[in-house]
Amino acid sequence: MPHSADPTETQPARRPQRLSSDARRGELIEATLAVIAEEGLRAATLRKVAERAGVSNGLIRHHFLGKRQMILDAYAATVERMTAPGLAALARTDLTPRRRLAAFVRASLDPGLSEPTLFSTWAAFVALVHVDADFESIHRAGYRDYQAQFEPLIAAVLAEAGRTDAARPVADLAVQLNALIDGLWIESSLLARDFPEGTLIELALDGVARILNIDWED
Amino acid sequence: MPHSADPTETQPARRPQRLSSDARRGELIEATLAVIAEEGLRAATLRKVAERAGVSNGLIRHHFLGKRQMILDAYAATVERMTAPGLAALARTDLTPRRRLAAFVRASLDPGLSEPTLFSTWAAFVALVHVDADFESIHRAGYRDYQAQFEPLIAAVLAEAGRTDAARPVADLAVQLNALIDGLWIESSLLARDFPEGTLIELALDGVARILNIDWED
DNA sequence: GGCCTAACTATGCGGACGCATAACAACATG
DNA sequence: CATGTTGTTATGCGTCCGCATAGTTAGGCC
Repeated sequence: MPHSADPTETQPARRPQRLSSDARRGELIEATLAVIAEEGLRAATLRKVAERAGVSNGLIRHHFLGKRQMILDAYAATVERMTAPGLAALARTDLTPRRRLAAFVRASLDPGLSEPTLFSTWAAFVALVHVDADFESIHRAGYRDYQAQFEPLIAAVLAEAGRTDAARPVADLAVQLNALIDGLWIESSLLARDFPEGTLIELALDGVARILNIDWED
Repeated sequence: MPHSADPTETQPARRPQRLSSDARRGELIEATLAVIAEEGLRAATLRKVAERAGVSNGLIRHHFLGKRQMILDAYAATVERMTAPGLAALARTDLTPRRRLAAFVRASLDPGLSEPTLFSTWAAFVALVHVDADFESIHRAGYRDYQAQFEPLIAAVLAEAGRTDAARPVADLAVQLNALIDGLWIESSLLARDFPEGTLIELALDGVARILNIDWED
């Protein structure tokens, strides 16, 4: 491409774009997650994240206490991103318990949550849960209300089905169901098996029904 | 403690201990995994791993091509450590298929595999599976034969139970069972729920039986 | 419209990193 | 007992890291 001397092309965005602190923090967290997903947590340096976000590296210290705090915020954002769909389904009191459970399963295995990038960042973070107390508290906080809302739903589903047999505590059933759903999420994200669209959710719904000994149909 | 001028105490192991290359490599890999579990993959530097192993930092380059190769070897060792018990159970052709499956479940959730340190290292490594091609090939190689031996076992279990109904492909059942087992492993390792001894395996055996619609008893 | 707050750039410093290299020491071999 | 091989230590070099700091510019407010 000869003589493309257009200064607006060779030097785009000459002037720094001013954003609100919240907006800039969001963009920096997004850049952080992108770098971690593509090159690993090790590569998420201030310089690289700043370059990815299109800003100077010094700006990070202006919006965060430091690199560590930015990483922690990125982890919190990841937890929120992963749990929000499930929690939204659990909160849908307009549905019968059984339909709410099905909605929860579908939301938890939504294709949007099966992106390999999300898995990579998740794995990098949870590797530090037993290493760093701050990561642990973010982890615990993220899954605490999750379980608090999930177990009552299971109890409601069993009650709806007239299954009052307490052969197994509801807590145990919740553990099994969570394990199945989480395990399927990992298999689809990590092993990258070529599951046809919807197959993953089908397997989850089927497994949940078998463990609870219920039917999805009326 | 006054005047403890014993030179053998203040300067223990003055002389370097010579080991075979294999033995030294093993100790270095062990030190690498320990550092990763305690302080994260980021902290696994040549100097720190060497100090942990009680050797000089330069020795690592003598036994490995470099730090990267040592980390890769440590990952391979982790995969082997995680899959060996399950593979051993799968190979026990002296048992009936059903008992072999039960042995596989028990081996996969053995308390020795539920140590938090093992989970931390696993998570740190798999975070790089989608980032680094070498990590990916170790991952794929580790789980390839795993699945190749698992699916036939499921088919044999169904045949043994006289269940010839092919409502679901064996491959799908294998995915569900693997997801349940892996998910339970993660719940026990990550959430650190206080599962009483044996409870985890009970939940797994129960879930597997429900998904396959079989009984463990005769 | 002057001004002050805050978003932003630019640069340098001390430290830790991976790696190369040179010297040393133990062991096997003849 | 000389000698080559190799496990091992010690040290320095160049690079990149997080962070501090000084300087610059945009925008809200009375």
